[in-house]
Formats: sequence, C-alpha cells, structure tokens
Amino acid sequence: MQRNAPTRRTGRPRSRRGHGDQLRDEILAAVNRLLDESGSDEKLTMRAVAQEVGVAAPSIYLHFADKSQLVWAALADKYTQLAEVMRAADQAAGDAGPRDRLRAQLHAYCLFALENPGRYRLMYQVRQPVGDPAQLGRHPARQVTGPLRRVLRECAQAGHPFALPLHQLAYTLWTSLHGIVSIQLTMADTAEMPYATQGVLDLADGVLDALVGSEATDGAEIPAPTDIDRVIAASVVDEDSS
Amino acid sequence: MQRNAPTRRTGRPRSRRGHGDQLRDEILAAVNRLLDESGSDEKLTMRAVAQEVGVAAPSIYLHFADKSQLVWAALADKYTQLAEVMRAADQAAGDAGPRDRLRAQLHAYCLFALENPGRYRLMYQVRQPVGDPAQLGRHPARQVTGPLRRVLRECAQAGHPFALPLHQLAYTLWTSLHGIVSIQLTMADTAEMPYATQGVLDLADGVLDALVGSEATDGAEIPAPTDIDRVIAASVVDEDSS
DNA sequence: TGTACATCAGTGAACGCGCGTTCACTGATGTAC
DNA sequence: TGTACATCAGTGAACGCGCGTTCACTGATGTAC
Repeated sequence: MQRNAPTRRTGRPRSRRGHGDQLRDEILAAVNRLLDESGSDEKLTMRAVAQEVGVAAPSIYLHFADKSQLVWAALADKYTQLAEVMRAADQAAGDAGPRDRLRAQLHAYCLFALENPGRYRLMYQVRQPVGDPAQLGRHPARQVTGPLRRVLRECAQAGHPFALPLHQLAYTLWTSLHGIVSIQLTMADTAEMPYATQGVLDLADGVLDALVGSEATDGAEIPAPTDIDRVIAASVVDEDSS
Repeated sequence: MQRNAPTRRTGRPRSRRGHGDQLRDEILAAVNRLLDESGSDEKLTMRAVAQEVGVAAPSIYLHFADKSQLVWAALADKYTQLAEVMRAADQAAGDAGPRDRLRAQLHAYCLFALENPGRYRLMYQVRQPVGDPAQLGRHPARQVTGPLRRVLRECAQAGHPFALPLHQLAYTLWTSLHGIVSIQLTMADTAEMPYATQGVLDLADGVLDALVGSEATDGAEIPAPTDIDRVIAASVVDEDSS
C-alpha cells in the first residue's frame, strides 16, 4: 500500500533529462544559505551542502571537481555582487550630491556585510584557498575602491575638501568600513557590543565626516600625494580614470 | 652499547619531580609559536602542539582539561599584552607631546598585529570559543580603547582639535587600525598588496591626521556627543576617567 | 645506610567521529530502429 | 506503434585520514622506616 509514496528521504525531485545544470545553481544557493545562517565557513562541509540541497553528497561531484572548486565558484561573484550593490545605492541616490551618493555607497557596503555575514567573512576574513586568482576576475580590493574613487572624483570637483589624497582616501575609507563591520561581526554575539545596524551606519558616517568635508567650497582642497598614496595608485589599474 | 643514549624520539627531558608546571608554560609558548608561524589557527591541533613541545599528545591533558581551555589560556593574556605594548610605546615617547604619544600607540598596535599575525587573528578574527568570558578579564574592546581614550584626553587638553567626539573617536581609531591590518593580514600573500610594514604605518598616520588635528590651538574643538558616541560611552566602565 | 613504596611526570595504543572523496550501482528517460 | 538500449541524474556504502580524547601503563624519583 502507498506504493505511490515511497519513503524517499530527500525531498528534491530528480532533474529532467538535459537539465542537470539545475543542481549546480541549487548547490551554490545552498552554500550561500549555509554561510549566512551559521555566519562562518566552519559548517561548510560537503555533507552539509548536500543535505541543504536535499541530495546525496557525491552528487556535488557531478558539478564541482572538489571542495575548493565549489568554494571558488561560490566566492567568484561575491565581489562583483558587492560592487554592484554599491553602484546600485549610488544610482538610487542619483539626484543627491556626490557626497550623499558616496555616503549611500558606504552604507550599502556596511549593510551587505551585516546582512550576509557568512559571505562577508569568507570574502575578507578567511585566507583564500590557494587556487587560480584569475577566477575572481578583478582584484578584490579594486572592486570596492573603484566605485569609491569614481564618486570621490566628483566630490572633489564639487569642492568637498579631502583629509587625504585621493587613492589613499579611497583605500582608507574601505579599510575603515571593513574594520567597523569586521569587529561587529566577530564580537557582536560574544561580548557586550550594543551597536546594532544603526550604530554601524552612524560610525560609518563619522568616518565619512572626518575624511570628506560636508561643505563644498570653491577652492577644492585635496592634499598632495603622499608616498603611500602613490604606492596605492600604482597598484590599481586605473581603468576608471578616463 | 650506548645504553646511556637510548633512542628517545622526544627531545624534551622529563621535568624534575615537583616541577610539573614547567610543561604548562612550554605548552603555551608552543601555541604562540604555532600561531605565529602558520599565521592562523587551522594548524593549531593538540597533536601539533604536543610535537612542538616535544611531548606526547596526552601530556597536554595533565595541564588543560580540553582544547578550548588551552586556547582560552593562550588567549587570556594576549589582550593585556597588546594593551601593555601600547602603554610601553606611549611611555617610550614620554617627552613628546600627547599627539605623538598617541601616534606611538597606534604604531605599536599595528606592529603587534603584523609581528604576531596568528595571535592577532585569533584575538579579533576568529569567533571566540564559547566559554567563560570572565576568564578574559576586561572586555577586549576596552583593553585597546582605554589607553587611547587616556591619551586622547591629553590631546584635547593640549588643544588638538578632534574630528569626532571622544568615545566615538577612540573606537573609530581602533576599528580603523583593525581594518588596515586585517586586510593586510588576509590579503597580503594572495594578492598584489604592495603595502609592507611601512605602508601600514603610513596608512595609520593618515587616519590619525584625519581624526586628530596636528596643530594645537587655544580653543580645543571637540564635537558634541552624538548618539553613537553616547552609546559607546555607556558601554565602557569608565574606570579611566578619574 | 639500605630498601620498599607512593607519587609524579609522563607515554603508546586505541577509541569514535566527521571529514573529503571514490566507486560500483540504479532507475528513469529519451532515442534509434 | 512497440521495444531494446544508451545516457543521464543521481545514490549507498565504504575508503583513508586527522582530529580530540581516553585509558591502562611505565619508569624515574623522592620519602618513610
């Protein structure tokens, strides 16, 4: 009896013939879910991924040669995702001045980190698996500092004074935000860190206020390049300078 | 023959009777060595620690109930160590003005992180093992921001203008430094990050320049407390305000 | 001064576990004739 | 229109490995008599 309802333990129906790639996307989605649920990559095992998808562990090997390939694939588009979130925030604040658009980018960065803690930790706090860095496309640092530099140039043209030279400023903005959200993600649940999302955004605003003047003046004051500014500038392919 | 030189594989001689605690310190030192050699806690296994000491793995259990106790013990004094390094740097620059002493503290922080990458990662990038936080003594955040606040108060009295209110400034200085060194430690060897030690210190100087004015003026300008400043102030036991 | 003995400071071998990964297989499904 | 078959999309069981940890033990050393 009940021969039509055999006791299958996995809820996932087998893909149609010719649609095997479907599982690949489900696996990558499961990786993201696992990362963001646990907030770290410790629970990211092949067995856990398989269970999350509703499939046997060996099935993963139909689409990924090994675990590092899987992690690389899951990581590959995250940097682009983050850059796109920042760009979208920039455009959403399109009618505002350049400084407000910069602010929107900074907020978008923080929110991405807070809302996708597992992904963020994997991107910036975990030693990358030794593999082919070319798979990641452009350099992770550039992915973030590129949009920042772009809007910073507009801020300079609008006459907002800078506390640091351009490239150093973009890099410092990035590392400052990273420091804020990184401490938040690492310490938030174990210690008395009372700074929730709003607190993080407030701290980001403080950094912005300190680094980019809020009042536009006629003579735009940008500090002369320092040694470290030149080093940073030399390390980026300035595809965004045109 | 050679009965006096039996083939012992471990080079460590057994401790004298009544000096069993000796091994405990050697184990903790080995943990630090392993952390700083590999730069992460992935290789921190009981077997690796035992081998580093030159002892059998079960011997560790003579002094630590389990692995988490060992990690806690190794971690326990690291926050104090860091705070003391900063204090020492402060005093070493004793004849200089308060801002230079603040700068010395910031540099000491960065150097501690760069020179003890494994320890630093364990302190601030690894989710702390669930245990008794009281073992760590004072709150990790306070350990760092305490010395910063102390010297910042002197900066204010000397008339150096602040870009942010006091508590927010101390916290932002800390997270900014953490961001700089954290990115450095995570990305340095996998990507083209050309910023060596000097670069990190230059970046720290840039943050300092942006947040604390270098020229002392008569009317010390400290921004009025913001919401987030008050939240941070409320979270620290102000034992250093007297 | 000799000797039996308790204690100390460890050790070797093994346990169970979860991990990444492999391998022979299975059953549904589309296709050739 | 029926049917044999190749292929696809997976599965169940097992592999070796390293891990934290346990347990019965060993041999040197200090001490009581």
